[in-house]
Amino acid sequence: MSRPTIGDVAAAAGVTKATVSHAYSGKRPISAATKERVFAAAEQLQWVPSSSARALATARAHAIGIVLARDPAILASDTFFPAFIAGVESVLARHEVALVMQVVTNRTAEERAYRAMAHGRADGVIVLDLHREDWRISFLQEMGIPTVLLGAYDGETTFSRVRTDDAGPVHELIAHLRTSGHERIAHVAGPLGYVHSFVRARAYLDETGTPELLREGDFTARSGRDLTAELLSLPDRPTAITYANDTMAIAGYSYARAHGLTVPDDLAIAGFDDDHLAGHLSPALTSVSTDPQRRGEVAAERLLADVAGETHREVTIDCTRLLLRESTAAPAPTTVRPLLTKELP
Amino acid sequence: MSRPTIGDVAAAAGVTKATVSHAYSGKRPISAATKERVFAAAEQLQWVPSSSARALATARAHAIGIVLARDPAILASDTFFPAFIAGVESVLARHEVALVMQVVTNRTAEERAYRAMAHGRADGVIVLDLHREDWRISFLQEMGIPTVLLGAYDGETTFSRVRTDDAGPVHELIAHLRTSGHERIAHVAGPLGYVHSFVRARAYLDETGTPELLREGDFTARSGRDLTAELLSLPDRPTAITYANDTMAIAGYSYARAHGLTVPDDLAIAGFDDDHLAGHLSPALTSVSTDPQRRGEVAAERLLADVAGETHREVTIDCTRLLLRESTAAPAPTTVRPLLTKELP
DNA sequence: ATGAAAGCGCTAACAC
DNA sequence: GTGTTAGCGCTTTCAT
Repeated sequence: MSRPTIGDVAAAAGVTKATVSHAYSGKRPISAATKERVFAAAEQLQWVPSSSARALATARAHAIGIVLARDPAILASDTFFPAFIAGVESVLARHEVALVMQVVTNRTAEERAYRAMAHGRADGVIVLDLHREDWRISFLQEMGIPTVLLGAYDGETTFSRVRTDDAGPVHELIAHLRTSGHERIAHVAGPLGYVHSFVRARAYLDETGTPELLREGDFTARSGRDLTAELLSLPDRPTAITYANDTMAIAGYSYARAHGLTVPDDLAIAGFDDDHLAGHLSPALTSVSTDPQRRGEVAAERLLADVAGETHREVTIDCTRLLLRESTAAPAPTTVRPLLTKELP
Repeated sequence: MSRPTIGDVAAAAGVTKATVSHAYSGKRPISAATKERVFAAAEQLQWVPSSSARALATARAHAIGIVLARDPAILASDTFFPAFIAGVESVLARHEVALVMQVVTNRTAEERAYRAMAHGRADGVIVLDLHREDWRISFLQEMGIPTVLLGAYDGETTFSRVRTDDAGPVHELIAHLRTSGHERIAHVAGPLGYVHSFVRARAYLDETGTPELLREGDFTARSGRDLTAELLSLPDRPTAITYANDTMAIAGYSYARAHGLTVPDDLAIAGFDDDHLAGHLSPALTSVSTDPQRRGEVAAERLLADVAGETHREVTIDCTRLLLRESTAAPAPTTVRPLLTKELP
């Protein structure tokens, strides 16, 4: 009743284990006839090679890893993550490579997890949520495991990098707000230790030059609300607030409305990430789409190439786009209400 | 430069491999002194046991698997998934068990994936998106791998099941709509082959008795929109539409508004899943919260117990709750607008 | 309390 | 074109 092994298949086909192995790998010529017999035997026994045995023998896990150092509760409301994973998987699926995930909550566990990845669990890793000073980079380098860094990391490294232009849309957005007459534009950033938060905040500062209107949040709705409250209570309050993600933007938006402000007339609001419902809020939320799925695909492809021995490279993908919607519309014109029509197509 | 093995540690500590192994597993008494030496040596060499070697020797992968048969594009906008994974991971992390995921797009690949899981990749699997007639159940049973089924599967099985009450909130919702004066209440279901879609549709039918107002969608925004259009073009159109998820509800909601209907006055709308932005739409969307994170935790705990040899069990968690919001408010009363107050706390 | 040695199921030289 | 034989790095009898 125990699972069939390569030996069983070999016996059933009247050959040796090596032949079975090679019939599948193609690493040496096998006559069509025996190949036939081998496949038939395997099919009949429903044999599937043991991944651990194969991994041990080849020193290849046929899996790649992602270690997430996040509070599960935060992961739960993250809009980036599932789309990114979907992108990664769509590539891995084609190569019969699995994805091993591990969520950790402290540094010790994180090191252990990466070590485990490097020691047989995975052939390579994708590193997310880069910090400006990120210990993982030298750590992984020392460990010698193929790695792809996702984000605008500028430190020294020989790892492959997949970057996107997060600053461009921010510049564009601020310029747009200025044109619409806004003079006091605030920004609620994500944790500034993160490269992606930092890049967005940096772009904001470069464009506005108003550090006094910058606040550091943590991507949660709560921080979005609290920092919005703080900004709105300033003597000379901002007329527009940009946020580093949609969740904080929506929380700020709700807070403002609950306190009698109209969006966008009294306060313009913009998010980042283009959550799938952002366009359905009313007024619809201006945001920046970031195509996480595509980033997942590119990162996975890059990593598989690195694992296969290609030389590391830096890839920049053009996938961020400012989506101007009602929440940052110019104040003046009144909203157009569609007619009540009973004629539905 | 190659990674240290248990042999290196043993040599460094002046003992044999067996001793190192037992020092960690505790499966036989080791003197405090040698234990000390072993740990020191391991620490110094930064040794981490090879998971593939261990897996091969113990026939335990120290990982559990999830195979998703979904189009990556659909996964990308799924609100259930990240929270569920977060819940699963929060449990696995405590047990140093990894999660292996595989997304497949056809039956053959799906079988292969499950076989690979059963043949060394994973010690157990969690099965999602159950169908009313689900081939995977007998398949996995034959394969003999510990399995936890998530959902209200009623067929025969000896596997553990984790269920929730999805029907209750639907009954409650319909009753509420009736009380509010609605007589023609429609339902846009998910694919009826899925147990969870079916349960919701069944509850709808039991409560309303109007199969002519039931439509089968596929959980995407597009189908939500198209089926809403269809329902609204009926000679005697519904005054309320309930949807099997929030994405379809929002799409329907947008469609209705774009065609001049006011929500909830002209059309009441309710979703399911309580997407994290649902409460922030305006009007806020009535929905049913399902606590996917908790379901993930319970499923993972159950699976680890099964893997450890406990007898299979059925667990029912009470985690669905109807959240009545503005989109199903009784038509009559006018919306209360908060005063414009410049006093912000 | 510790050593020695035999596998786990596969791959990869090395033979012929 | 195919068989033989060592390992891969660990766990686990069986000895002592």
